[in-house]
Amino acid sequence: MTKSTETAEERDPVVSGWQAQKSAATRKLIIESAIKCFVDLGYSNTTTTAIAERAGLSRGAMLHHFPSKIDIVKAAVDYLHGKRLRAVRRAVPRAGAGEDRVRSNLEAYWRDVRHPMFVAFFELVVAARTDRELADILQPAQEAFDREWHRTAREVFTEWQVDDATFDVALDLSRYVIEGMAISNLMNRQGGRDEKVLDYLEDKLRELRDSKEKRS
Amino acid sequence: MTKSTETAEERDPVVSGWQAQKSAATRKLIIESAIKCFVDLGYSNTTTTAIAERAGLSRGAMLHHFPSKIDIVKAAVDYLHGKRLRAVRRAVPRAGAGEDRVRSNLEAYWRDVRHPMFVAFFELVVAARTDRELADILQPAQEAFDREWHRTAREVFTEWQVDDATFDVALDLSRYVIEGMAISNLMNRQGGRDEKVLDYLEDKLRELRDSKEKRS
DNA sequence: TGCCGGTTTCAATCAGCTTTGACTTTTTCC
DNA sequence: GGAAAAAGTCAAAGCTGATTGAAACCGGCA
Repeated sequence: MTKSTETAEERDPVVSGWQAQKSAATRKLIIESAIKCFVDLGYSNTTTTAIAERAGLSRGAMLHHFPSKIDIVKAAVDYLHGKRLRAVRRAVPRAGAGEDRVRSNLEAYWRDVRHPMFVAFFELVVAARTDRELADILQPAQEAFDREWHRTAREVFTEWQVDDATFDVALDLSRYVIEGMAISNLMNRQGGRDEKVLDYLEDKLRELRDSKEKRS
Repeated sequence: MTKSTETAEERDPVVSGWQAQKSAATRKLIIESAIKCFVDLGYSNTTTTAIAERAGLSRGAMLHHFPSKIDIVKAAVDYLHGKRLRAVRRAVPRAGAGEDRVRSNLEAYWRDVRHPMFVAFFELVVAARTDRELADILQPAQEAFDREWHRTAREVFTEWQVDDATFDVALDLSRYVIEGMAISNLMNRQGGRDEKVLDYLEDKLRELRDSKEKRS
């Protein structure tokens, strides 16, 4: 446990310390407990005591790994960010080149945003609006994710021979619809109708892909 | 100040007490201060002290009008709910029957969701996810609003001679896109591209309106 | 194999701070 | 003159993080 936890934490960072391995496991346990707390209690109701309880650790034990609450939050943001990035990189190119890449990617993102991880992330984003310290932590991760998402999409959907503006509209539209839907569903259950909206969106995305003239 | 503040508060409830008028004004001031706090500090960081400060009142003075914090929250929810309902009733039918009702209503809702009022409401909704007491207060208002929104839309857009499912898709889609966009913009500034998405949405709504066969 | 010094991990307690809402006093208005 | 409104005070409760002390684990050595 030097100070190696600042930005790394990609995957499981292969600790070679034959005893620091347990330390890494404990850190991961704490981070995941914190995320559970964000989901169950909300960000601002998350206390260090609650995190420790969920991790099955004592408060002091936890504070040994993370000297203060903000350190846990930092680590959790890194952790979530890494997970989201990996999810995108994994999901987007998965489906082979074919008619159904639109559908499968739509469904992949729709699955992602209903995962508890998204709830936790959302809690962080909302809290960051009025918490500068959290915002400073979240912003870089957020921007990196947005860039990567956009870049990956552009790289992968090579069959979209449309101009940049059209492609951006397709991306933005998809994201707004799906995230708007996810957020709506976080609160009021109102199932059923969402499928119809997804189907419609899929249809319109195909239309966008095929309609315009080639670019570049 | 009987117990007249439970569900009423529609418009300014014409208090006839020749002195209780100031009391009503103070109540409104407190409620609006609370809403400002939700916007500026977030729901969970809103303390009775902060509300009192913003209202230019002392804590004790405020607690005279609202015995406890939850009472202020209740009143604020009623207040916001009333405002949103009135905004819908006012905006939707405003534009005369014509080609541009789609556009004007889209813009009206787009304006609404960027109003601080929406931010406050959003803070409440998010907090309610992990706060049963708040959820119990918010849920009835939320449901009433959804019903009214849907009902009003159906009543007003009589030129939409499409089947119910198509109409619902149009409504849901509009709402998801606009709210998703609003929420995105609450956090990361990324102006510019949104106009394109709105234009596209408008186009597709017109298409929906005109494409399908008549109903009933 | 079994023991030992030192380091890492865990547990418990405690003081400081903030928020809440009850209580008391002062001011304002009819 | 008297009641309502506003202001000030304060104890109780909860949260945070620092400190102190105990336990487990590592490597080395007889």
